[in-house]
Amino acid sequence: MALRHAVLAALLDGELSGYQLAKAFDVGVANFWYAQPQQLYAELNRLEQAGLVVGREVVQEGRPNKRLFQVTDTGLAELEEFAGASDKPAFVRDDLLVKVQAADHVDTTALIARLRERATFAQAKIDLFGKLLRNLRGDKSEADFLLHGERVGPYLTCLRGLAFEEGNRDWCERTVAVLTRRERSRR
Amino acid sequence: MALRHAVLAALLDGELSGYQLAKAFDVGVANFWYAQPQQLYAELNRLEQAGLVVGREVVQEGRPNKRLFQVTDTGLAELEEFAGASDKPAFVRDDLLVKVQAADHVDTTALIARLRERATFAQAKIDLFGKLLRNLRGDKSEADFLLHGERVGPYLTCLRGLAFEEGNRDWCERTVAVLTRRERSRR
DNA sequence: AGGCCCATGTAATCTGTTACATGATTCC
DNA sequence: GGAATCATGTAACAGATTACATGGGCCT
Repeated sequence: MALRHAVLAALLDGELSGYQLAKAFDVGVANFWYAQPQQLYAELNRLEQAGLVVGREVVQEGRPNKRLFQVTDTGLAELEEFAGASDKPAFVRDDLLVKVQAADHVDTTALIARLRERATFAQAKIDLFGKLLRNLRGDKSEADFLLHGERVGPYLTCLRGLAFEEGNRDWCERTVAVLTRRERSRR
Repeated sequence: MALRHAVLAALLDGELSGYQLAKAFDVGVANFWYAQPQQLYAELNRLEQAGLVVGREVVQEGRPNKRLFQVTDTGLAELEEFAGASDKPAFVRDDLLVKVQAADHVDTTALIARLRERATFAQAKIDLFGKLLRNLRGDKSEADFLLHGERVGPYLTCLRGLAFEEGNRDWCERTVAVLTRRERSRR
């Protein structure tokens, strides 16, 4: 039941449609949670039935109608309670790490290619997060924004996302370096 | 079907029982994957039926018998194929990030407590990973081990785990600092 | 006496993924 | 003419979590 709260948290910034939410959760910018469109449409309906969000239909011309959702007071209370509850630590589940774990028993050329791909992907996310952060803080300096900005939650999660992807990139590059050097010295 | 490969990768270091595997996957040291005991027992049976591992019963006195599992050649081939396949990037799903995302709309004292807990937990893992790395490299220096050690896979994944937890700790501490400073300036 | 460690599971449920469905509009 | 964007879902399946079950040995 954590997607529930992720959706509520995402809707705090203003009304969003399922489609808009899906973009935020899916395409790269999932800086605090990841979910697929289908999950979100389903979850939004469940949330509405539970009275934690309200949706209003917006009739459009030239494109399908949409429903914009907003968090209710009940929804906010739910989030409040959630924030106080203790959380189980988030565990790692990453294909690439499994592959590296097996690196000594497996052909490394393909693995190195995967690591390079991941490093590139991580760099793309780093760039994206950088832009996002600049947008969020506007003309303020980071220190100033963190003290006086009116909405720092998304900024802070974005900072974590940035550091995470920097960690990924650096580790991938280092791992590639280690594996190639070993390849060379084995011949 | 990725747990399958995680189990195979974990068994590369030698025969393990379901129970031992479960400890490795569960208690903190899951440096490349996380899974619960029940999943592992089920997966081991599936792997055995598929011929990717073989189990042998070890009769014990004074405690229940156990079954030790080993990767077969077929299992190794499966891992080889897996290593070459492209992987979807691992996405973030973390309760704590959701809570921080909502930080501006929620009571922060409870949230700060959660962040402190997480920082402590991360530090414990950092210490653990540090010890693990020292054990793995023995008397060699890190650079030397990475070039000439005979099994670097687990070392490399452990390095990622270490960096990840350092990132967690630092971010938690910084976030606590930001939120407390804001609390103070609001009064 | 109570609780933890060893050791392995079953069953019910919840969550997440994959495949499929629809249909107009705008961009290349 | 074909692809991408907007917009919302259903259905089947795979994967993960939670609760429950068993039972002797060992430590305090």
